[in-house]
Amino acid sequence: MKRPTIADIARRAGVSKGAVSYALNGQPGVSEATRQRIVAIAQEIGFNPNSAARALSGASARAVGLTLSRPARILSIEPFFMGLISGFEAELAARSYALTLQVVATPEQEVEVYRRWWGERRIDGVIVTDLRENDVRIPVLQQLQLPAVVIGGPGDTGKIAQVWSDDAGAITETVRYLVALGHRRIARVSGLPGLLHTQTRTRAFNDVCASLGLNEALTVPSDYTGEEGGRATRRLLIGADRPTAIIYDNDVMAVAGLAVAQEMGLAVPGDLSIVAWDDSPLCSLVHPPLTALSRDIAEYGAHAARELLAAIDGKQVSNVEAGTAHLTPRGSTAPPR
Amino acid sequence: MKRPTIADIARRAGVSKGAVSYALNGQPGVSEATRQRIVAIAQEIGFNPNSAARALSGASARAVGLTLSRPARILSIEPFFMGLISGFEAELAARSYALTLQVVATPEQEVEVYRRWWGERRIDGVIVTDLRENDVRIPVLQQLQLPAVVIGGPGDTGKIAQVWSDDAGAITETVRYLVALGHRRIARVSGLPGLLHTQTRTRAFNDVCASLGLNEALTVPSDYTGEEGGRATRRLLIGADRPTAIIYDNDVMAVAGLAVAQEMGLAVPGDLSIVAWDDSPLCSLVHPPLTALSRDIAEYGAHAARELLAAIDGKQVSNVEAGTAHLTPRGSTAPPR
DNA sequence: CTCCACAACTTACCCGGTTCAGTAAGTCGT
DNA sequence: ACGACTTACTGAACCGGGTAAGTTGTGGAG
Repeated sequence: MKRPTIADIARRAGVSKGAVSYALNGQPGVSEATRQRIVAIAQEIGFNPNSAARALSGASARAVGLTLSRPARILSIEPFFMGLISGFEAELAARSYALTLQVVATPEQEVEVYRRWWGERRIDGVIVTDLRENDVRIPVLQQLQLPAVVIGGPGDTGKIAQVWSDDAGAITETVRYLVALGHRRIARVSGLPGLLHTQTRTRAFNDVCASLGLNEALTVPSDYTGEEGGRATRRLLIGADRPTAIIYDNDVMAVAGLAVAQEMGLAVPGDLSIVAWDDSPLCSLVHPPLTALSRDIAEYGAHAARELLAAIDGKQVSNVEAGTAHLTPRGSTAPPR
Repeated sequence: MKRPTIADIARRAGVSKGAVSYALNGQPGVSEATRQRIVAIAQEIGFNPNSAARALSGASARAVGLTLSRPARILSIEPFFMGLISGFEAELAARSYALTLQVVATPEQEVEVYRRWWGERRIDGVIVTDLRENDVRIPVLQQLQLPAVVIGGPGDTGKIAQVWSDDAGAITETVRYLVALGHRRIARVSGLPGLLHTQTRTRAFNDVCASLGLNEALTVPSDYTGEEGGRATRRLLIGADRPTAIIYDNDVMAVAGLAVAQEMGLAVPGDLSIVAWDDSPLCSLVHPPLTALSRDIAEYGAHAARELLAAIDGKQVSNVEAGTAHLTPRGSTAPPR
């Protein structure tokens, strides 16, 4: 089936291609009567402007890119990215931007994808997640002048816009809460230590523990997988001075930690309190339901999308804080026995 | 930064645009020496062909589309789609096709997205998930002659290729296994009853239960969410003749079911055996780990991608079975007390 | 020595929108 | 009644690749 073009509409309306273009784009240069006639014809034959032709003359691809840089086995279970995509995509769809996705294995490969996308003019901008220290992607984005928004700061990204949530504030609140319950030995199982927001959390965790006079603030680095999270938990719980509360950097590790505690015969929350960072349905699904640091990840994604669209429109934007995660107490936290 | 075009390369190499195009596409018409010189220049200045210009002349967008038709709160936790996307995308990236994603709320909206994508020439084909009876999407795809692959059959899709897994075989194996353990009262919490593969499973479940002489084969319809899955479980467990084993149509509902059983003071697997369909890391994460029907979802997605690319290349393809899920026994199944 | 075949290009047009520079007709003020 | 201005268009160039058709230049066969 031949897909209709503006030339087809022009022929049927008895006007030139240019007139059709003006009419359909709401530009001045055609009478209201002609415009309505053209719009009616376009509707009738189911016309959609060829995005390639548009991109070729207009320069905007009306698409943005997102790379996912976790191995498949984490992506499939980690609710964070899907939540992010949902919110992100809702905002894009409303302004009829398409979302292009690619799974990558390394930051180098990710950079290559950005170069190719931008060179091919497939996209108008990208969302960058998992900001690292001295991130190799930042100079490339600056060099390409590719509009971008970075999630996972705050950090040094020059003129590239950032969206982040106040992780330091959230972890401070959590530790204060656990201490108020009577906990003195609090440990933490973190996400990938190379990520900037992991470092922010670790620093804030150490600071608040020191200020509250807790002598040991142990953070065990992990990688967001349930497997590693479980292993880290086991390591924490076999010692003599085992912690009475553990904070996990994501929900998957927290659920794995819960299973390890149960398998070791420890009661949750009686012997061990558990707090999960990011409150997906997963947290309410297990028994006991997990106390979690909730934030609206979809809204976080939507926020990032809005910033990116603003950056694409050439508006100079900079660091935006998207809100603090707040503690949602459930059955997995209680005073220690 | 101005992005380089073939005209830039042509100028630097002292040849015409046409020669550059031939050289870069491996077409005959240029000498080997010239080709190498041109390729070297392209490499040096970081040339990437403008995909819009290519699509405009060549007709292929080198992109495929996927719509996600579940509400955000399910998408974020349901590991199936992310697994599918991972496998799918790996195959596409290898042939440098891009993946375009959109979240939709209804089949009607989904159809609209297909129309737009195809009309705009944004994509060369689509993957369609969640096949239903008399699916409204099928006639539209046929009318548009939009290359497509359907996941979630088998069903009547005319000339549109299908990829499905042998759900009937898998559920038959599972029921036989539970009966061999000694179970006589087996129930099932299903996914959305409108989906064709749910109906396939229900029919096969009824058939095998009848053939094994189990008088009641109760299937409670649900919607893949943990919430609903938990509610369905509670309804099943409050009766006098409560089942001793429950099969869940996805892992999220199975985990929720486990929590409900534990909350009601039932031992798993002592008082209740649980089987999950689709074996994500989630199943090994909880305590006890769940017996699951494993299948390689990423490979399933890769399979679908291969079929779609074949369909785009104009090869006539038809129903392909992508393998049967096999039972992976873990701690959640045992003989009933 | 001529003619032909072929390699190695160049030229020119195509794809389907956008946009700018005309142009013809109508309107208005004086 | 005439120039100034506006309205409603048309025609053509342009974006950046792909490609059919045309143009050289060279070597070899006859």
